[in-house]
Amino acid sequence: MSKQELEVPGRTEACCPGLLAAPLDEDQAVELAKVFKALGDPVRLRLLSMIASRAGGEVCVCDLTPAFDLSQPTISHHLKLLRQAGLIDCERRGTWVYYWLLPRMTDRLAGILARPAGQPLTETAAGATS
Amino acid sequence: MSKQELEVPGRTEACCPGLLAAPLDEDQAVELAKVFKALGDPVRLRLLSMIASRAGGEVCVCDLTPAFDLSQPTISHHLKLLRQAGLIDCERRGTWVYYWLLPRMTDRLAGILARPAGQPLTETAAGATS
DNA sequence: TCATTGAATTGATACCTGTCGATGCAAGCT
DNA sequence: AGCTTGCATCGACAGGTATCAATTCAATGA
Repeated sequence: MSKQELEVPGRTEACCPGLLAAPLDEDQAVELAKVFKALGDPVRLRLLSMIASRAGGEVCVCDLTPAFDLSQPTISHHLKLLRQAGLIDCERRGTWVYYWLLPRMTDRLAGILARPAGQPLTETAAGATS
Repeated sequence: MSKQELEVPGRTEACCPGLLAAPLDEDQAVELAKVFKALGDPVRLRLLSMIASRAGGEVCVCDLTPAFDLSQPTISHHLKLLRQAGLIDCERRGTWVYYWLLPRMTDRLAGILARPAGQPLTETAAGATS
């Protein structure tokens, strides 16, 4: 089950001086948007957070599902989207399925959003008003 | 126009040990999801990237619109969503409207996605198999 | 005052997405 | 084998979203 036959946003290495340094081209934008879209839901954010902050590094689905007021198929659906985004992976062990974080992807996003060192934007129009 | 009468995900300071350190509570998740959702579209990612990477710190809408095969109202709509997410702000100067990045929000996201220092996840099940 | 230009808003429409109940499938147990 | 439990998939449906043409609004200029 940890084999992802679905789309994986790969190309993790080749990437990018960061969103904030140079304009993204179309393909990069499409690929990145898939990952951010996966993070664009409160349930998925909480799922990811529960998985990532887990001491042992992995969580059983049976521990995730009861934490929400949602049906089991809905949770399963959200986990699938996180998996397709390359943010988590899973494995079946006996009756249970365990999920864990793929820190490579969160690292990549953090890097993309980080400011390229000294960039003294002052949070207002950058001095062109005068 | 730089007054945002719309929802701003505020509470920028108080926040968070990061997604990966402790489970997010419902409210934090809802708030964060709005921002990530705004990033979950290729057009908006490219817009943000074009704005953020601009030398002078700001871009005229008239420079953004022709860069896409989309109508002017559509670009305007995407810019509005980025603004509501707290990622950019704008100001009208004469006939034109200029947009710039609010680095506070991207900084915050980068911090939230960053790994809390030494967390030796090995990108596979964290050693619970033995 | 009226026309022009840049940008936002409105209304309509096709598509995508989150959710559920029902079902299917895999693994363990009797 | 047959039953039970845990999780994924399917089909359906309501609400959300991206897009456009048409319109409106703001600022400038004739």
